[in-house]
Amino acid sequence: MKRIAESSVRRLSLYLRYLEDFERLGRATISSDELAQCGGTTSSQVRKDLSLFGSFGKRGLGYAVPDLATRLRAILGVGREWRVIIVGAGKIGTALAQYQGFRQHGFKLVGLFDVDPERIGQKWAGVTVRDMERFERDLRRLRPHIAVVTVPADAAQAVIDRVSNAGIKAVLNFAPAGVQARDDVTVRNVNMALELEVLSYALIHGA
Amino acid sequence: MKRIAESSVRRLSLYLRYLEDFERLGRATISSDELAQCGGTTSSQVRKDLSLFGSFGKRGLGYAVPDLATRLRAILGVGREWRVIIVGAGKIGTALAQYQGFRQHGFKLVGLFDVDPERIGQKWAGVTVRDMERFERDLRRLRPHIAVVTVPADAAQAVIDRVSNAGIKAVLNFAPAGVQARDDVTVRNVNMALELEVLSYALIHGA
DNA sequence: ACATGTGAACTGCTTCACAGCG
DNA sequence: CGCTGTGAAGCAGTTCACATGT
Repeated sequence: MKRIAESSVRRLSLYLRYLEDFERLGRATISSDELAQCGGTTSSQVRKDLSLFGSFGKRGLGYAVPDLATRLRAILGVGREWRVIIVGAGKIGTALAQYQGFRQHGFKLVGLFDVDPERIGQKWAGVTVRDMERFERDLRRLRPHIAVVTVPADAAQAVIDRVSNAGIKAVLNFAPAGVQARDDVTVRNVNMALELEVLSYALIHGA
Repeated sequence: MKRIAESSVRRLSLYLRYLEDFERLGRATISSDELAQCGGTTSSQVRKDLSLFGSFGKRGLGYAVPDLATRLRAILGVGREWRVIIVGAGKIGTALAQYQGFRQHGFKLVGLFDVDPERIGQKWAGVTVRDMERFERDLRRLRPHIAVVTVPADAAQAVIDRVSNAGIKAVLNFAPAGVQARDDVTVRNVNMALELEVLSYALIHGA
């Protein structure tokens, strides 16, 4: 399959969120124009994004809501059960562990790790914090697909290395550090400080 | 000044992070090539990004580390004291309130708001949770520059509206909902569920 | 000799416009 | 007629290559 732009994938994910709202409301069809307005884009963009994966609509009518939702779920892999571990049981790690939207979208927390003896043994969202000492061994049993990294910046690279070496192919990194990883590992960075600086820039230089 | 791409601003923010590391180590100069390797980009890209704002380097030598850091801080507005409020004192809101990197980069938490009587009056990072009833009134005194929104998805749009009407021009939205705002208000969305779906897509379709 | 700064070429995402089909 | 699907055009961001300055 041809390479898809990340921006398209992000939009597909957004479309799906809206489709699920419409699905709940029992709406039968939706036009590219309506989807565009929800997602803050254009109808051309919506049609282009969808056409990358096939022809899902009916000309003159629009898209069947439940059908399109099903197809998007298949494309994005939503609904499969992905096993997720969180490394770093501090403020953010434990907040994420308890985040509801997590499980709702098919992401199942199967492990929580930390190095701090105070934190090891604590339970969050039904999962016990394990010692990083036993990381590799525990991972062989947990077989996670995704690692969420919420450790301090200076520990992030080492954790990403251990995670990659353990065979995990997808990482969501919350540590405010630019990390390197083998290119068979997809790393996404969420960086509060960086987002705030973009806002700071916007405030100074005008929206 | 000419319009700058958001991707450039994000990279500038990253460069600054690395420069501050080098500054701490007492390093005098750095080349575009070294900065590029830190940030996972190319030396051309680094030079282009910096040249958007002026000529900061010396040919044959590179960039003076403290000087470049100072200039980037000025460009990004880092070091100014930005007053920040957090709306929504749930798990994520309170975790963010206690996040250290926050204040370290010149972002000062001046208010915390919620609707839940259980949460109102609690103190986090030295700031008391206030009632949303008194939101507009309190804001006139707090005069925040930035609002961080950590409320449930279904409350997000209403909060963004109140925030915008109160004259705040920058919003960091953690609610998993595509929100609309007047175009004099900069909104940045941080969406866990969306990031996980991008990872899910990558896992299925290959890095 | 070395590394910046920048016009020019290139790549790729977005928008346009319309043919095609229900 | 309405709305999709898509090639073509337009535009923005990235990379290239080299003249320029130290």
